[in-house]
Amino acid sequence: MHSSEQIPHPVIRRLPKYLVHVQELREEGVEWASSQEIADALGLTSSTVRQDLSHMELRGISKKGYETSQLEAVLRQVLGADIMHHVVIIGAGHLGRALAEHGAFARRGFEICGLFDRDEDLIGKMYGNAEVMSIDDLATQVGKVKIDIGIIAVPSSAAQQVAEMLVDAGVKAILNLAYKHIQVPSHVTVVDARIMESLQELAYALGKKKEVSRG
Amino acid sequence: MHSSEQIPHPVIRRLPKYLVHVQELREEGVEWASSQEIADALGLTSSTVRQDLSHMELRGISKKGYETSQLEAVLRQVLGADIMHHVVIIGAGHLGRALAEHGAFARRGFEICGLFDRDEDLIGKMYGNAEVMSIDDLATQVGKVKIDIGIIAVPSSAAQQVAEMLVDAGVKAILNLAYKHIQVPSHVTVVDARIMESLQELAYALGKKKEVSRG
DNA sequence: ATGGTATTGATAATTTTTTGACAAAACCTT
DNA sequence: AAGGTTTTGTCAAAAAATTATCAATACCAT
Repeated sequence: MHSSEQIPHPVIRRLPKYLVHVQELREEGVEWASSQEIADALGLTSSTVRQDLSHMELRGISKKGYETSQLEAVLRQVLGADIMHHVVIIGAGHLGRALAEHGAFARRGFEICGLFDRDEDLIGKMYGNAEVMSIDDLATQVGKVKIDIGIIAVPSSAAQQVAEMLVDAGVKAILNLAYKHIQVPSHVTVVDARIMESLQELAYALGKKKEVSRG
Repeated sequence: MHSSEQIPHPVIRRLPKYLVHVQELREEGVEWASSQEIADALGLTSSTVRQDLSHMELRGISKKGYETSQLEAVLRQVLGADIMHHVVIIGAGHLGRALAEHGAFARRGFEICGLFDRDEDLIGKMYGNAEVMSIDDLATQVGKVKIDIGIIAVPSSAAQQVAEMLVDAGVKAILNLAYKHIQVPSHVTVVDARIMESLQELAYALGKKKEVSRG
């Protein structure tokens, strides 16, 4: 049941939420957290929480729950939050710049190793600790340092092309912020994080609310 | 089966993806799209696509598929992409500013009506079409224009407090970008869009890949 | 020490989501 | 105009995810 078993995708998406909450509890000096406490805090059921945590290398204790420091450590380990990941950002527009300047990544194990753009006027400018480089130099830069993750922060019309450049450069994990689905070989993992889609989901919910209140 | 029926959540999350793709096809002059074509483009099965589209007010035609212009119109209507939504952004840090300056929102039906921050030094500055206002003025500003959506772009430590301010101001839909779960009354819809969580998901995938390649 | 009790871990049941299968529809070619 | 063929819409099956249940555990108060 433990370790090299395949953890279901919905569980993996919840693990970061557990980590944030447990970390907070631990920092507040809380030593134990029950599945019920965690469930209430995150809007889940205690059953789901126990089910999820059963995939981890960890035992809870009856009447007390899970030890926060241990749970945090296990979650960090499973999520690879203890090792530093090397990240490049493609696209030095508003969003790419905001990410480069956002300090929280380094603290959580993601080091921005490069910021690339096509626009000659941007090349050489500094954002955060990153200097904008030409997209043409992507391959050589990626060759210098082993890059784990590429973030696509370009307009949707260029997303597929950038994805292919990243794949060609050997990047195995891509975070796609562009409002477009990208096609990659099966050995590359893509996670989408699109603010526009989330807004559209909210817009749908708003429409439904109106419908219900009318009907 | 149609109209006021409840559309499953996984379907709703896919609708924006359909919309982007179909819009692109239509702009390219493609008049018909089969479920198989759409599935291939988005990494789904044709069965899923047909099942999903069966929730819409639309019929495909045997041997041709779905008419792109009609499909686009129906998706836009369901997602409320045709009506303008009023949005406020709380937090004028890197991310909040990037969103305010990002031109694509207005084009897709989301008008940024306010950008708020606690920092006195930022108040009065312009980003995009939005002037930074004091968070203390949120309630009065929201009173002037009906605000549909609030975007939380503050540090996680302030997220819950901001969520409550938005709820008190009468906002019914919240996009939470902070790396923290927020608690709101049940009549308020929250959608999370956290880049950090997506990165952690990728980090997990990278770890798994290493394990497999070793084992 | 002992008993009552809260909480886990595991299993089972339920619900939800995805996929498969195929008759019906309607297009296109001849 | 007729037949072959592709693709839909629907229903059924399978797979996946969530929730409920409960015996076992071990804490804590007396």
